[in-house]
Amino acid sequence: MKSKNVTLQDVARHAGVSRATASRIVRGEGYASDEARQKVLAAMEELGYIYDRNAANLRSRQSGTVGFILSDIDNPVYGESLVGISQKLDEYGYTLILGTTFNSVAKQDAILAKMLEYRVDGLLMVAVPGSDGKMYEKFSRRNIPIVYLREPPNERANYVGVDNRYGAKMATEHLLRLGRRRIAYVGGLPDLTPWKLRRQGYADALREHGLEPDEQWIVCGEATRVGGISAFESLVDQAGLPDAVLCFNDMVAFGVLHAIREKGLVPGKDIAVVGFDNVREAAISYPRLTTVSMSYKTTSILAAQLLHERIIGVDTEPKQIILKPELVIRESCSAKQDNRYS
Amino acid sequence: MKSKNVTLQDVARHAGVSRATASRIVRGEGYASDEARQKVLAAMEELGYIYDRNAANLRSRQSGTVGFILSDIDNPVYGESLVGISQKLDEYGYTLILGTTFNSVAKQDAILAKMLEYRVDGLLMVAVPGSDGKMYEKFSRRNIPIVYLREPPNERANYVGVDNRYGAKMATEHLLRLGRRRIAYVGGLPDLTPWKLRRQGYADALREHGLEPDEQWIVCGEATRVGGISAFESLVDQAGLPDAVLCFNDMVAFGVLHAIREKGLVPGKDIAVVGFDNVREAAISYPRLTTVSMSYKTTSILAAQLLHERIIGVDTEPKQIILKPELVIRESCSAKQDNRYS
DNA sequence: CTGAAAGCGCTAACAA
DNA sequence: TTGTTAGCGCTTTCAG
Repeated sequence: MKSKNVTLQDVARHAGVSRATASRIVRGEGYASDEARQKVLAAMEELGYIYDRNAANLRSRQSGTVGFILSDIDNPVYGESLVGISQKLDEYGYTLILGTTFNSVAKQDAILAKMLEYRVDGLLMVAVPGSDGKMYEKFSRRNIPIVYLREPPNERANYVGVDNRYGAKMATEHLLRLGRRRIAYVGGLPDLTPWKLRRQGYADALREHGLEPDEQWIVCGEATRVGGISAFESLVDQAGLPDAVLCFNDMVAFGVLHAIREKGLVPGKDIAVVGFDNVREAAISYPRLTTVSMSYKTTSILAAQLLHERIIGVDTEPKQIILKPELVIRESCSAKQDNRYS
Repeated sequence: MKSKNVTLQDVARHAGVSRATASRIVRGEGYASDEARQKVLAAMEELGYIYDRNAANLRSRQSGTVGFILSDIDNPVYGESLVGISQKLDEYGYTLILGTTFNSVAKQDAILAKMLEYRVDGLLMVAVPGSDGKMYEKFSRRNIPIVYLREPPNERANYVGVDNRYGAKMATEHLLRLGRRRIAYVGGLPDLTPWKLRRQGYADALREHGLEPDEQWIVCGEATRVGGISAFESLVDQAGLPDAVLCFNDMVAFGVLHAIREKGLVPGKDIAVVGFDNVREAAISYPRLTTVSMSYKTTSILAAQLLHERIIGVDTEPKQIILKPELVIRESCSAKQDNRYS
């Protein structure tokens, strides 16, 4: 004894108006007399009417949805992005459809296909590197804007990110200012664009201080805590003890902090450590981590704004927004003591 | 010069079959000869056909979507839940629509309404307390199952959670076993069900060891780091120094750790501290935090499974799944030294 | 195994 | 300001 679904037709009939009128009132668009509005609203309430977006979307050829595709929800950084995006999108009235690629290109393609099927109005994405770009093309062919939150797959793309080179330079300068000279760059895989950019910033700072970057002081590895530990160990093996370490990111930095302690040294004092990302843990680690702060919440809000603009068609030129990061100074870096290392 | 949208009709015509046949093939359901399948698949490819879910959903009266509503995406705990849910839902073939209430009942109601409009097949939610329940009723009236990830609003609800009482009891027992006797319960607001349950577990353990829980040793406060700091301070003011603290959650524990250090004491040694949740930071804090681990990823996976079962109608009886948490032992609790406190 | 016909519930034109 | 008429693109009968 299932009651039949209440449609706009029913509401209209109940209110004594036409479907078109009821439709306008439901959406709050177009003209309608106060009288009609009252009656329709009352009828909706009385019948327990629920608007059907599928039908509306089908007819109006727009969905009011935005897809957000991320590669790895496990990284706290993306959780942060989600906050900003969720908030901003809600403000604009979009509904968020989420997809996680778990860093697989195949899965990403499947999700992109699904987003297309749902006729999303736009897409926000942390793209997995290595896609052949065919799916992206399908979006551009249909004029569905995409805003990337990680290195975009091609030049003509909307992108919101952070100035990695500048951030690394700033961090390195901080280390130099503290009197550190044997500065290593540790962790991260060298084929990632951010790795390269940070490396450049690192080199820039050294050169400006008359130091020549030395390959010996650069050790790559997984951008994780354990990656940081082993990278630091091979660094020490191959080049001896540094007096400062610029880490690819905070996770690596936590590993380095640990590895330094293992060697019986005091992180922050004997060896200064700086991270990248300012994840939540950075404020709680011991010592609390000095790090380059990117505010993923800010970037994601800007990304949502940019996407909205492209969706409503304010402008169609690809736009890149590159934010300047800040250095958050905490206890993992102190001035060099003129002790046995001097 | 915009090319017209390619519809299933076009594909069918191109393949020389009827729409119905093309439809069956596209969905991979029902009978179809290999020959027809080949032709349709080829036509789809050639014309660049994209399935329209809005149209399909409208007609078939099902959406293939699941809504996930959370209160506060900023809490790392929910990020973790998202991982599990995203993964599991993807496995079942659902699409995830996300909504964030930012702890506002009004916003939650708005999101619930939207989910209804999208005709979600089911809902996973971290409910904001204080809703009047009208919206929930609309779901049950339409047989749209809801699985709660936090205390459900009523008894007859699907719920996946953790045994808070057991967890707190276990943690307290650990403290007792280490020789601690002046054990405080700190942080969290007493109107939350988890707070009450944990408090019960705390009392259970004390009683079993012949100790009577003393109200003096119970101090409430915001479940945050700063909340932890001030709660600890008022505890010391009102009852003197404890030799152990059971914290409402990890965030509170980090604050307590800090406050202990401020007093010139050594957390873990002078005062043992145990948290609740096992957030990521707990593995990195100093000292690393002993804590009750809930694996929100596991609960969320179970929640997704349960929801799927209710959607496909395996069973309709409300089901509660209460998981036993584990105690993760790290450095923030050590055996009581028989020193000046003895 | 396939096709014809009839809508799903809504909105967009247009005319009134 | 309102109503009429035609679909949006798909799936679902049900008959072949």
